[in-house]
Amino acid sequence: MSGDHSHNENQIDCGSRVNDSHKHKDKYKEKEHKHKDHKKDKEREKLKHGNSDYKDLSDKKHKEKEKIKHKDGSTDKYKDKHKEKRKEEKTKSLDGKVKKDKENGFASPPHFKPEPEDNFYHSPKYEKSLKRERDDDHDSEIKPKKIKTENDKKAKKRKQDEDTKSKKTKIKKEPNDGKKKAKKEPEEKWKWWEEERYTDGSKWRFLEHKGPVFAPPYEPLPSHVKFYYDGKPMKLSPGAEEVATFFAKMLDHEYTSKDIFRKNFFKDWRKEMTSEEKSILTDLKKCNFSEMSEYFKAQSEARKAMTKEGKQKIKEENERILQEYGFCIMDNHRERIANFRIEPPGLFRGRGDHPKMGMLKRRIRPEDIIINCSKDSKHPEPPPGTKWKEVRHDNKVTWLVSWTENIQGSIKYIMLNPSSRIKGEKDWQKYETARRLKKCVDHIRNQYREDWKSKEMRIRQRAVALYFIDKLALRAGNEKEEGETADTVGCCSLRVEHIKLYPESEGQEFVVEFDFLGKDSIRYYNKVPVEKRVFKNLQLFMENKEPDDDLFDRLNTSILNKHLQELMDGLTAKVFRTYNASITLQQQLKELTNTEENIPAKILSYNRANRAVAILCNHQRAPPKTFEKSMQNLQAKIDAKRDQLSEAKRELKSAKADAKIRKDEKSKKAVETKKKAVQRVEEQLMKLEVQATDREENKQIALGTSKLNYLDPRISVAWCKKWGIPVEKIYNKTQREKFAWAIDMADEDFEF
DNA sequence: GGCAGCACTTAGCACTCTTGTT
DNA sequence: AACAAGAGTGCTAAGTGCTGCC
Repeated sequence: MSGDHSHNENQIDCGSRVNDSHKHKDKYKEKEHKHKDHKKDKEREKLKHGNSDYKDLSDKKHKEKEKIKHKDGSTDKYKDKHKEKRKEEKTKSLDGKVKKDKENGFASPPHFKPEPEDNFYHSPKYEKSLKRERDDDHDSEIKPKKIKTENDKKAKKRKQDEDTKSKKTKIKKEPNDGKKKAKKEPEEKWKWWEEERYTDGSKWRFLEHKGPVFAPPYEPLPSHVKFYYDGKPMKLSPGAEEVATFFAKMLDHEYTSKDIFRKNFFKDWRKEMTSEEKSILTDLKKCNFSEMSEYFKAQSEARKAMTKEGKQKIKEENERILQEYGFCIMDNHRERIANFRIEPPGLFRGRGDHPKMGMLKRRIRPEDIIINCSKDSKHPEPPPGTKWKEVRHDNKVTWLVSWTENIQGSIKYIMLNPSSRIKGEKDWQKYETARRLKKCVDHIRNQYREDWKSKEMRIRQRAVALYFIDKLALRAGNEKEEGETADTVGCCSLRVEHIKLYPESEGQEFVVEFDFLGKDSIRYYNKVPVEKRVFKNLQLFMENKEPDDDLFDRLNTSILNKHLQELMDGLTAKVFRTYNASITLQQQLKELTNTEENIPAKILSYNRANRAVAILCNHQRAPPKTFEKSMQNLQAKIDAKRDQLSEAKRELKSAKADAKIRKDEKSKKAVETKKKAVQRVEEQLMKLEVQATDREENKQIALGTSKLNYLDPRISVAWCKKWGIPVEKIYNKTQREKFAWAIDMADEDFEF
């Protein structure tokens, strides 16, 4: 595979986040082949070292900065003050507070406010209703509120439709505005994006559904499948047996060997035992679940070996359940529900080093369930002999069903599919917010650079954190309850132990090395040069702190977001991720797409652009278990193809020689044929190599997450339209459903 | 302002289905 | 037809951010 990376530099170097050191690049090129495992990190480094959007600026400013050096020194005062106070006021203190806290970006939507000082308080309700406004008019500069008139018309239209129609009956579509085709097909797609949204904070007017599908009841084991304690068979009570089967089913999984898992499991298991069982079963080590485990393995084998008819039957049954429970009616439309099945009981599998792993996840009963639907709908029936916990009619929320889960005590919901109006609108809105950020991001960047020099510690911390969020696409980093979850962090919750500072490293100045576990306990490792002032600030923040102290002890996400809100209406930390992801895709596509190339090559370029984003956002995956093998197979194919190619070339050569001597039509023709054959084989080889490259580069990188959550689909749709690439090559069926709005509305000149 | 509760988005992994190959 | 690999889907954990209360 080595040698196939000719596109690599292409991919990264011409990206939006240009590396500033050529030496560095070359170094990586070498390394890349040697240490494939670290490739992802390397690529990320290459990609991220600079952000061209403001890189130049920063370099220029660098010199200026020298002049203001003394100001850095001035912060020492703060540091000292800070030092004394740190311990007691950790995190929360706000020196010089009041000043700005009441600020809001309310009056100036898509732009930032310079430094407002007013104490105006705006009603959250009002704000909310503003946010409901559609704001897809990216082309108009800084336009406060939407054109009311037309919206009102449309809103009225919607209302009328609802009034005239009797609640649920018309599932299909609203005959709106008369500009849509008359309805013929029952399954005509509803273009919700051509309608107006609710502006009053409500999410729907009418909602009817059939409630959740419960997990199948426990089926006791056949009597021949035995559980052994201390070598002796023992019949368990149904309750204890069920929990035992959960453990048995996970026996091959490595975490049944983990101490915490076993401890938590055993503790919860004992709660389900009869008092007699409790007294006997005192040591998990003496429990033998292997017969149970074998039994379940055999069952799953049997399921696989089922006849076609049997499988068909199950499929049909699933389809029936889907049709009955998988849809709801929301405001005249039949919409797909995302997760209509209640989570079955089992053992909790947290990610990473989770303190609660192995705990029993309780079975959910109708009595745990809250139903949400409209008053005038046909309410779902609880299973015979049971009751719902509650039936409510709250149209300010989008969920249909909820229950409280017993591990963290958090609420779980049944909600609609991403293809639904309610999810789609929100998604669209998210990208519009990101596009508004695009308009003011330069200002925000300038501002946080200024803030690096602030006299106030909290402002400096805020500014450095924001720089990380912007440059490295870090997550906000909310505080978490200690001991309740795995120890992971985001930007605001970074601790001193998570970064290392190198005044100089590998020929670069002011390098920061990040190494921490982020969401889902995925490791974030990155070594990146930062601007001098950032570096100095970090040194300051770290002074006199223990490794497990907060790096930004005067910052949290709510402070940060409050500040962002002042800079732009609707701006929060996560918008930067969306913005940077989407803008990177757009730039990468511009850079990488080669007009000359054929469709597969263009798609490779797309994947590369997508990958650049995934690297930026640190979207990882475990390398597929079969990775090495499948790579070998592919390599074998490539080798075979190479042989075939040299053979074809040889034939061509001899044909040419032949033609030179004979000079007749026939031999000329033979040359042509051979030429074509060579070409064909070359193409095939190219294709295989491309495939190998693509796959290798993708080893530990997950593209799906960014595609689904961070990349404005209109960018991809526009790209497809521009280059005549079928959108199916980029989005599969589900994705096309989710992004139907984008596919319908984006033309080839769409600009994020 | 600090916290808890709530609603909603984002995330990776395991399993299943589909497709292409032998 | 059997099989393997890859694509697609379902599942549910783990984030973000807002609100309302004290």
